[in-house]
Amino acid sequence: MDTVVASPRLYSLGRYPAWVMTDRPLRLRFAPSPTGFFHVGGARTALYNWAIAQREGGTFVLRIEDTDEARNQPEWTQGIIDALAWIGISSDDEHFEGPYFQSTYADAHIAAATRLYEAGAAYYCDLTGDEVQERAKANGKPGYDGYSRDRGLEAGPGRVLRFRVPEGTTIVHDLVRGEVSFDNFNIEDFVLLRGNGSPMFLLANVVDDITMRISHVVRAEEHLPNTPKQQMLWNALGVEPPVWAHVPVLVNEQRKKLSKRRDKVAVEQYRAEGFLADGMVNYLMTLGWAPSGDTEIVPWSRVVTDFRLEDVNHSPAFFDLKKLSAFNAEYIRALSLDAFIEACAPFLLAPDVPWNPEHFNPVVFTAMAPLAQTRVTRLDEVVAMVDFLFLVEPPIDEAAFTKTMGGPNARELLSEVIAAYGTAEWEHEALKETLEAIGEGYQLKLGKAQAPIRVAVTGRTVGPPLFESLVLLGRDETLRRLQAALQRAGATPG
RNA sequence: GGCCCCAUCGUCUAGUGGCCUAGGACACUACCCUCUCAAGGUAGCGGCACGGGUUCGAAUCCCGUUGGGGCUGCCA
Repeated sequence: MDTVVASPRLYSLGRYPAWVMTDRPLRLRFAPSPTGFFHVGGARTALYNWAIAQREGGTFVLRIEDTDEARNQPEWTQGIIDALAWIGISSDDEHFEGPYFQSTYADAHIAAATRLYEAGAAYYCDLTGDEVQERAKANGKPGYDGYSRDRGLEAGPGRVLRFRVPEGTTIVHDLVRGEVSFDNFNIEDFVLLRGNGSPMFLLANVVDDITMRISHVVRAEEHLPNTPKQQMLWNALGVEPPVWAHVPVLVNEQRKKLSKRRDKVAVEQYRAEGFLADGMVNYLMTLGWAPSGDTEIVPWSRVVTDFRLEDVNHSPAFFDLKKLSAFNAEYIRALSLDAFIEACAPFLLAPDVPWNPEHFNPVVFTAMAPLAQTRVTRLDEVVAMVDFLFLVEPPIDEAAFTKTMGGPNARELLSEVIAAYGTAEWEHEALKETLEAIGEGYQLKLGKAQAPIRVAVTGRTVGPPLFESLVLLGRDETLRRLQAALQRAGATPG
């Protein structure tokens, strides 16, 4: 049995009203439904819960809310677990508990509903959805009008069980928003059990939270309107409600809530594109919150010590891919060379790589790695950065070729370089000085002179430093590509 | 429509009545460095939505306006 008491440090700043105090063991939960890829918004909520659980010695409960038969797929459940582990929320950690599956608690949900019915806190209603709407229309007030409140209906096929919302006001105590007050007059008698007897989200969610002894419900703001209903349920079930905390939603450029349909929200996808978990975690934490001090790039250990729900911002936060990328690039650069090389491996050895896998040379890549590390924002970019080293015929960018080879002296310069590189010491300083000298003969600075060589060898105008690249490519291959480019230039009129 | 939430540079934020001439980060611009591109360095651009109060003093407190968002299912 868990006997740990929520650390007073959670409320240590001394400016909190009595209602945030609870002497229940600190137990938080993250309760996603497995209806698709793992959402970045969900990841942030999970991280907020996780940070608190770790600092306060509390428990993070993972509960999979798999009660929507139509939309649930088992593979999404594993996806959630894997994605959580990727961002550091791992079942190996002592603060982690679960996963539990909501579908296995249906009996408890129904039992709770029955208790509510027997206590008179809920009643059955035989109106169909359409009928409810018709009445609402006739009443001029949206929602269910309490038609069956006093009809004394028994349970029966097609009859839903509705909660009898009491008169009065429901005040929700929220750690990020303070007191939020709802007039019960505006809350309809909501459905607990469907016509087929299955429990609804509101009920299942509350019953599970009670069963799992959840002390703090930290979730996205979109649930705030549900909260008075759930709080009434806690009370009706005879349990003191938890401490609530509703964190702002994540929005897109149009300032709409991030949606699976419109926006790129899958954590798995970011991972596949070469975003680092640490960078992702760090960025996600700064959406609605900032660590103290004047840098936002902080290790998770700092997040754990600094993060406070009470400091979370109240307004929606824009999920900015540019800033995420900047964080990611910074985290990539902070990697040790070995770690960087290791992190690149999955991308270099992927099946969709443009070169023949047999031509990939890890030694060559290792030599190129430090030059690539400061030049990529995501790990998957490394492929295009080094492809010319492993491709037999790197594709030539047409525009780049005409631009750099079109100059009056390009072909002459190229042949001179070919001649000189045939005998030059194959070392980057020597290669550089050789080209520099040849360029001078044409009044070209190195910056200009290197362009046609680069395009001839790599197919592009931009890329890693040229002479190091040539060294790695080798004399023979370099010469071969320079020759090919010369021929190609000769074949082009002008 | 109703209920609820929110409002500091373009964006994420610091700020909890005097340390604010409002700080940092991303983005953007310029310059330096430089074999391209990056990285790095320096500088710059840019904000308290508006209107009323309260106060000696307000980005910070109150009210209103405007603007945004969330919810409004026998989905979760």
